[in-house]
Amino acid sequence: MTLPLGERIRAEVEARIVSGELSPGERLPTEAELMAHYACSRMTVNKALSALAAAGLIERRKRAGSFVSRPRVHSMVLDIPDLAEEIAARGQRHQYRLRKREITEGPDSPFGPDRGRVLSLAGVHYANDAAFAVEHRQVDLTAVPDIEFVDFAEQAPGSWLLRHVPWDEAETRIAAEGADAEVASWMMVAPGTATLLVERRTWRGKDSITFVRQHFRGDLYDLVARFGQSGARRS
Amino acid sequence: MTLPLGERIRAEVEARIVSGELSPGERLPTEAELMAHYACSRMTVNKALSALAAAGLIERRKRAGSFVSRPRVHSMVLDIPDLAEEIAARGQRHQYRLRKREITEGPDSPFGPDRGRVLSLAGVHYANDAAFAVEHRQVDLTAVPDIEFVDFAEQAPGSWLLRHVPWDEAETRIAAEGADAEVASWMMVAPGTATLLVERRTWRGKDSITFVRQHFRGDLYDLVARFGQSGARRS
DNA sequence: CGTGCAATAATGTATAGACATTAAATCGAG
DNA sequence: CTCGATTTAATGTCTATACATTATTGCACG
Repeated sequence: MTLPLGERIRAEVEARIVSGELSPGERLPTEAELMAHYACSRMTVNKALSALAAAGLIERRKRAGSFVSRPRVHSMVLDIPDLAEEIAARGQRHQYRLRKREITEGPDSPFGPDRGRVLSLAGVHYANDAAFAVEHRQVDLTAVPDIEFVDFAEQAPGSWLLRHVPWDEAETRIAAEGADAEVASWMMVAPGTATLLVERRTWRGKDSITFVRQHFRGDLYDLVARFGQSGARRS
Repeated sequence: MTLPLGERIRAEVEARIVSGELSPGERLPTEAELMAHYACSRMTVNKALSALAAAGLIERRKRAGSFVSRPRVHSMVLDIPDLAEEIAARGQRHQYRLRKREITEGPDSPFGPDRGRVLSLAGVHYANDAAFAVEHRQVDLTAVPDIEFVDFAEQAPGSWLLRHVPWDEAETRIAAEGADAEVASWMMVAPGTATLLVERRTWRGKDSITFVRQHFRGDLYDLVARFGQSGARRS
């Protein structure tokens, strides 16, 4: 029950911030003051405050002190898991069907000029036989040569990539878009139906690995993001 | 240039993980080994590994060692800033116009039975005179009594809340939805046009403070989420 | 052949001190 | 009064050490 002193310091300062007792911009006690207050060594205080700083709750400036962070941006953690796993986790049966496969070559590659050959895949994701997402993906074959010989008739390329290619950095764009003719026919909805569009670009070092556009049926799929204080809460 | 030793250890181990040299589930060197390798004290190694653990890249088990984290969830940081600020940051003029205001009372409050009076607001956000978002918001007057007397004819309630009410926890749902009659007429688009729907519920302690539904014009607005390694990178 | 207890190897937390770094504050010369 | 140099108060990093905690391993005993 008695949680470690460092954790306690961190939690108490955090509580004073989120309760509004310390408002944004306000200066909080120096390490020396906290050290006296808790009767502990400076390292302990420092670790607690450093953790709060890493979590973005406070900012620390030498010679000046520590301050409650200013703008309180709504910064949330968005989980975008593997579709196959997510559907399975809901107790539904996931299926992927490939609809198009093409390899292009040339200077007008989406991954930059002269990046070489590019694999383009288009397919549909099903949950219990209902089409709920259409996926267009392009993969840089220079960065991921292995993928050329993988059979995607059944397995989704996202699942394969997630397991075989480590990545560095990713950027996701989320928007709403009316279904175009192709998407509408593959998802069996009327053209113009609202879809949730998720576009993601993934890098490994400087190389862009894959670019994917996923159109989700608006009435069957949504994303949930949470913000519970300082993000990292694992046992 | 010479970054601190602890940072260097952290960065090098991290690099070995994202490069795939250490794959998920694999065990990495013990603190004692790293300590010998870098010729430094254990605290330094410990701090580096603890940071990686806090970032979710590794898991640490006593007696067993440290292991590269398993599932590699696509976990991204999504910034949902204040609309007024965001529009201003793009160099456009932001305006909010209130369209409905109502105070309800009774046991069927959206914030739970017998939470008391609820303020309902509906309005439209404009960027350079173009309507790009419709917002329906409900605020628990028991939790935020001050808001009853604020004039929202021009100022957006979200901006006011962000500045006056600290919050604890929030949950955001993102989906796509066709515009209904009211939304369509307020945004001056055809009914059924794809809109990006952002619903957010905000808590302070156990009290739910506000619930907001924002419909964005799909062609005018999107959200961007980033993932750059371990989240916390602020100077 | 288990089954429980003890040894052990790893991480978790904390201490007291040292020196480095940096930016605010102060002081001095012009 | 202003600018520049100096002081100084705060955080940043690191060390060496100590003890606590815990899950695994292996051994002894029923």
